[in-house]
Amino acid sequence: MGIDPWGQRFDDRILNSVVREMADQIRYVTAAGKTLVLPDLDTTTLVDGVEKPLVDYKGWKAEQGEGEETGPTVRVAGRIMLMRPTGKLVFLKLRDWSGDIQVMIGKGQVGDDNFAITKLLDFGDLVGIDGRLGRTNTGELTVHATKLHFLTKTLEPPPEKHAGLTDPELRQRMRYVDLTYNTDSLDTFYKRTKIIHSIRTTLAGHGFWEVEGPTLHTVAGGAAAKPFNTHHNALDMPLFLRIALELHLKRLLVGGIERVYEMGRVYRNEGVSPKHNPEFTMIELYWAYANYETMMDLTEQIITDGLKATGQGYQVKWGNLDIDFTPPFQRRTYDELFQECTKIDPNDATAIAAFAKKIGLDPTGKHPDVVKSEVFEEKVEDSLVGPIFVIDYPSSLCPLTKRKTGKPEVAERFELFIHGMELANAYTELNDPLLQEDLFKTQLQGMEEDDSMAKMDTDFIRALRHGMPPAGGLGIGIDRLIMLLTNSKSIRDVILFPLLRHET
RNA sequence: GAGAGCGUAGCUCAGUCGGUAGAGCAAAGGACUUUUAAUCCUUGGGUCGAGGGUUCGAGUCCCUCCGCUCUCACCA
Repeated sequence: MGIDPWGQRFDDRILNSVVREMADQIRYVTAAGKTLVLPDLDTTTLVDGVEKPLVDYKGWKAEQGEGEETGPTVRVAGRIMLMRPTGKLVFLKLRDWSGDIQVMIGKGQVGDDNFAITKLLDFGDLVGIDGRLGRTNTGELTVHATKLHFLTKTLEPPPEKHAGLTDPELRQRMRYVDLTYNTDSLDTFYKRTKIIHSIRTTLAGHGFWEVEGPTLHTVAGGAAAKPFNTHHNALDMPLFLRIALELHLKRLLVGGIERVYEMGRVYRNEGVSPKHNPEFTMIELYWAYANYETMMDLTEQIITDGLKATGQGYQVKWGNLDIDFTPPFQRRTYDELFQECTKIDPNDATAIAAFAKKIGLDPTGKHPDVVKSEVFEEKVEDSLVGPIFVIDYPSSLCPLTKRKTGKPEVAERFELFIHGMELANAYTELNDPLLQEDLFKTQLQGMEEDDSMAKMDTDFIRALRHGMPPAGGLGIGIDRLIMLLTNSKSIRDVILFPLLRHET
């Protein structure tokens, strides 16, 4: 017996348990000393490419009757998902990324030498099949093999063939197995690429440029979050992994790239939860001479285009919740919602502080807007079913946002909420360098530096001093958007390789 | 960070009142030319998460630790 401690995938038929990778071929040696040299398959037809032309073969099926094998010649390649050997006849269920198809291998049909290959087959192996399309006695579409090509051996045993791999940790740790054996998982990630492609198409339609900013920052600005620290040896320089894309994209606005975006990874050294992964994908986009109203329209377009790209209508299921994405989404001001949910005058700081105490928050030494914000998060956010744009935030909470004309205490900012989850955040961008510098300097009382977006970035201020056009800016949490559009309950279900502890 | 649940064969899971470690799938040998999670016969496979304790005896009871999942709290 072989050396594999788990599945005994090897036996003496594969001499010395050797699976040798050669330049562009893999060689297996049989017990009879026969060497099977396995060339790469030049072309293959995808399984759905075999199924689709069936429309044209309706007549063919009717005329031929069951058990006939004179359909079109096809070549397919894929992984063995099921295998049912019945003596001199072997049925395989073969899977490629487009679907599953049955293969029938008859000893008489492929010849003794070729049939010997079936003795080497295991679940999970990759094989290529030449054959004719036909139907079995039970009417199942089947490739009746005329030739087998043994392409790749799998050395690890597959998961249980009916239940599959269900342990959430193992599914994330061995995503390659999850993708192979859980078709829902493959489908979710296929939808992810479609949504991301759709976003790029939508923005290209508005003339946006896609750019790449630095991920190593000297100042981790643009958001309120704890950064990962790192260090550049040659320059002996401390660096942070970026927590947002904002400040470099705005520099590009100054430079005259008037519609610009980056979709990329940001890193936040914070907790892990079904809605949080330490690295996640964000898109931030900036549109010169636009404002936050423009950004609301664009947000709706990005989402509805994403729905279309995944073949969905406006009504979407998310777990046992329903989401109605029919645009336009509700637009309500921060103060309106505050008053509605708390029955307190949003301008009465004393009453708000008293209410904060009543619900167990400590307003001591905090700026009134911070207290108001804490009450808002506690009492309002969770009740937002949405999709709803919450607009016009207290400006002291928004150091990067333009103030409303004639109403400096209100910032032109919105956040998009769906079932209590924050999905997007957008501003009419602050382009006043003097005010920006001032806001970077003054930390809000009661806020730790990591909790504040206000971090001095002198080069960014210098950029603003060169003149940034008025602009609308938008950030969307891509992973969360994908959760909503793929009915995934955890961010880990839409990130291929979420952060995991060391394997023990 | 707090609470609840879980951890047994490669995978999916049973394991009663504390009394010899179980099943299905997978693997190995055999039979079978129309199977559908094929079927039938045979065989091998275990640090019961780790450590300690109680007991004549612990997968089972107790303690500590590790890991995972869910819920709640916080960053998006």
